[in-house]
Amino acid sequence: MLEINILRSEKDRVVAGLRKRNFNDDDLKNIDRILDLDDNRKKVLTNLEQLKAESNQKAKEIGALFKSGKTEEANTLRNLVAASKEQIKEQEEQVRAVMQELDTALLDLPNIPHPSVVAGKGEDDNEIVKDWSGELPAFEGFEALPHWDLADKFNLIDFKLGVKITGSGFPVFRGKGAQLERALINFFLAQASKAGYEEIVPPLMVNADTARATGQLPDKEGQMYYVEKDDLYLIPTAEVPVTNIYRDEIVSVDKLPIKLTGYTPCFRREAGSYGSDVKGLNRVHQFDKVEVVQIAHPDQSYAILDEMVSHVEALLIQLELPYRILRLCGGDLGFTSALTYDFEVYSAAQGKWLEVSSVSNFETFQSNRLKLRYREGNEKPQLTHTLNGSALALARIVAALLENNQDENGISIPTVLQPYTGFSRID
RNA sequence: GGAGGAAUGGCAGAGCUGGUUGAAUGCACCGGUCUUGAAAACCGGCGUACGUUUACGCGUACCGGGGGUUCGAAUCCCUCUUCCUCCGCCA
Repeated sequence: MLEINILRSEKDRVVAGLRKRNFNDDDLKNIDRILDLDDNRKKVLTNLEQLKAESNQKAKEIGALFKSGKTEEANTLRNLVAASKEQIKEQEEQVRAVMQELDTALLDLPNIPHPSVVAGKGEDDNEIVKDWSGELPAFEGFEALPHWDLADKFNLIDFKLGVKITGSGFPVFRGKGAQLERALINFFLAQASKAGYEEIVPPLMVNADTARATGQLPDKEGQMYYVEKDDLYLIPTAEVPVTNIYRDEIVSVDKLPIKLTGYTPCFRREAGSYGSDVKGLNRVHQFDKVEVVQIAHPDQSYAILDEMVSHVEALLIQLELPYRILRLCGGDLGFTSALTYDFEVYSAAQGKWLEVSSVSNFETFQSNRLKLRYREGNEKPQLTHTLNGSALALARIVAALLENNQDENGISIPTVLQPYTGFSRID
């Protein structure tokens, strides 16, 4: 959620930013509407508070009169004050209405893109900031199989079984497939720990307050699985519960940056997506992911973003996967993000680049909702910046590993993973 | 799932027969005096948000969340949540 004072004091920047997100003139009117609502809020609030102040004052007088035994006078005054109650109630209702309208409008406004973000319609306009300069895997003398065929051939992943147990998009990993999955999780967590992140095992279900604070509600409501009976949401990413650890907290500035990591399964309804890119592991409803989260001082957050990008890059290098790094354009940038780098990995048999990581700086957008602040000395608390990134998302990494490392008779495991898998080859 | 008890500031812990209580006291924390330095002792400070003000300040709200009674509520009532104890069930 954007801070109103930014809307007010840096309106030009806000407008320019939202234009990158393809806001048209009509959409932009919302900004003026919000400012008007805020003006109105102040007006009615001042009014109400004045009424309350008067009423409080009188109440004190009545108390004093009763105490000194002047019952007659007290009762007279009491009747007088009772009359103003109606007025206060009316004003309160007005304030409530304005605040709610303001809140709703503010909740619908996405984050302002960083200056480096270019305008653009969608994913085709994303900038490749680092392309793959090496060779892409090539296969000679045999026909390379896509990962769903490899999974079948070597009994690693059973998609049909998942359909039977749950539905489409819930793959069953088994045997060496399951072990590879677990090995990757352990490898990623070990790397994150080595980089100084504290490991968290969070709840996989969250309440609405939590989902709202990181921005999934109301924006992504339809994309989350919702358990109505208990009013809980299945997490779409560990970002949600992990970042919310610090909701409503004021941390001392010397605690920053706070670095957290967590492995969780992620649940996504993926409503409305279909077509060839949902085949196999490319797009599933449940997948494993190791997430890294940082809570940072505003002055440091962009340096930290770079650090997180390097961390993810190092993982891909160690896994020997061809990758490229994209800076998302305004049209593809997530609702809550100011700047996002996406990592894509080449999955050779499909001949496709698959998104495996998204690393973002949210600046104060989340912390404003989280009420997550830091304090420097005796200064007034300030909003922190929050960042997170996938390090990494498993399903598509598995797809690429299987496809890229296949030969005629089997699949070899990258050296760095072998201590985690306990085997060097699938055949 | 049933019965009972509880939820107060960073922590501990009063208040809970309604009236200068944003809230005693202790600890923690910050500043000062003392000391060669430190500790101890002593003195002072020490919540957040919003509104208002050039500023000092002033006002409003907040004692788990929401609602109600009242001129006035941390204190009374309703409701929800969470925790503790006992019973039941259970990996």
